[in-house]
Amino acid sequence: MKQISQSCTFNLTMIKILNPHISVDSVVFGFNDKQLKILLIEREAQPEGELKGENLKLPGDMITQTELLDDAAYRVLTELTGLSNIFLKKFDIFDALDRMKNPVDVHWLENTSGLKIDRVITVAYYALVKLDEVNSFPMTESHCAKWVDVELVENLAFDHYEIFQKSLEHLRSQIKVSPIVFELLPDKFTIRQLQNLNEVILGAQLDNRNFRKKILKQKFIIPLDEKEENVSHKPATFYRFDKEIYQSEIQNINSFLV
Amino acid sequence: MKQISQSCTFNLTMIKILNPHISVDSVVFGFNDKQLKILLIEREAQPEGELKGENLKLPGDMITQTELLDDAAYRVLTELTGLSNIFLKKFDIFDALDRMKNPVDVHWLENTSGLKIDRVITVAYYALVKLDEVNSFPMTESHCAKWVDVELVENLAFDHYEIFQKSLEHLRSQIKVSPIVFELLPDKFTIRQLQNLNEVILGAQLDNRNFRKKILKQKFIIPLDEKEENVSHKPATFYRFDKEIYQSEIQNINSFLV
DNA sequence: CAACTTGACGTACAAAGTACGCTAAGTTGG
DNA sequence: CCAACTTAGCGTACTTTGTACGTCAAGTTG
Repeated sequence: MKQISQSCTFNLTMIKILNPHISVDSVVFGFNDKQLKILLIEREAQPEGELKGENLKLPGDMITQTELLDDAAYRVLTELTGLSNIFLKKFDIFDALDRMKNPVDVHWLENTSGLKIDRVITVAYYALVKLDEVNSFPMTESHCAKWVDVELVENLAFDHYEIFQKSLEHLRSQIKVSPIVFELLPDKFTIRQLQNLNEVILGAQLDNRNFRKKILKQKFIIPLDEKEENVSHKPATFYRFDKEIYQSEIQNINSFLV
Repeated sequence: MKQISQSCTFNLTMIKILNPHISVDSVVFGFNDKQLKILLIEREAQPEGELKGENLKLPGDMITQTELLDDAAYRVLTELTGLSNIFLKKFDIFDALDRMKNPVDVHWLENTSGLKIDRVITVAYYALVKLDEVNSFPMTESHCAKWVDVELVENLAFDHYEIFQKSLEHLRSQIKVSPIVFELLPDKFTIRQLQNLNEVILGAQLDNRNFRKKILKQKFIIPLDEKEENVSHKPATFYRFDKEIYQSEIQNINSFLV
């Protein structure tokens, strides 16, 4: 009995101890019919005239001693967006010795964490969220979070701009082999939306007629009995993505879409 | 002056301090005309009758406080094989809380490192080496290293079997999009060798006549004026892989070979 | 020298990708 | 109410790529 309650107390204490050597940072992508955006945190307690980019950072945190990396990244995002079931995947590690060379960054981090910061290695994640599910994220504003068009992102805090660029590269290569684009679209979407999303991720134009053909021959993209309304052109049919059918069709597929 | 020498001393001391929270482990692949093999370390100071697999581990080490992950992985491999210019790439991180649950493993690690081991997160690398360049690795034997056919690997120390399996999956998906197979072949190779290598990595048979066609239309695979000798069949032409031509042809390529 | 093995080339057909024309169905502005 | 405009949606013709498989060539081995 005594032993059990001791180890229990021990664990409860451990849970709150931060591991000051390892952090997680996430690039959260969202898509809005036309633009691809990422979620950035505006640091508080900064002098006014500061460069805008350097005052923005990716959402992230230190992990605790008994926490899995995936869980830590998930925890940060849930706090921030109120969402569960987020698509979230690690894609790289950033360990440069000078990744915290900016004294402003180090000072900010020591203040918010209450720890003496030495070297921190960060595990980078990318997340994909459906913007329509979260018209206004409940917690987002109290965390000073903003959605920023990827075209306009520049010069973030720490090495976060480099992490962002790598995440975009990763996203670009992943959409060719995996159906992750559907994580960014509403459950009901039109082929035009799917095309716009592919175009904005790849930074290239696609022929609508051939794209359409490519999409419609996939059995896992299923037409619904519903059409657009109040659009100033011929209304498009809505489709949905069927994960199960995709899984069973997957064997023969080498490269996915585009 | 005084300041400079102080910080210098400080740095020199730092260089040798291990970071006991982060390690690197590498799955080193080699290819031998027929078999795909990996390099495993046989732990010493183990009782005789121990299960064979549990006495084998991947080459790896803790990183030091001022060392990059890539450099640490490279250091381990250079010590072990005497090679420089090794193809080496991180592919995943392993952070399970119980990845060192086996008391034998923890005890061995504490003995060899001289540190009290708590939680260690490991960054996993895969390396590709040309076996012909290293007929006998100078240092290999003193480190108790062995080449083991991937078909025969089972049940390694720590979570190394899981790391090995993940590395194989990763290798399988990478050969479809990147020309890394040539890192495993001698500089001069035959089409049959290239086919055998693809077959053993993918675990599938390929039609030699169609494979040949696919290969020969790639401009970056260049025939040499040299043929096999002393083989008991029609001697095959040697080819080489031209990295520069590959780089310039790459734009149009979506999926690579097979 | 016949049997065997692998290299090397070729052919015929199927499947997938690409360029582009055309009609359909809605809105908007005069 | 109609012409202009926009995007949806279907089709056609041609090119490229993939797949299955036949056949001869050039060596070694018994």
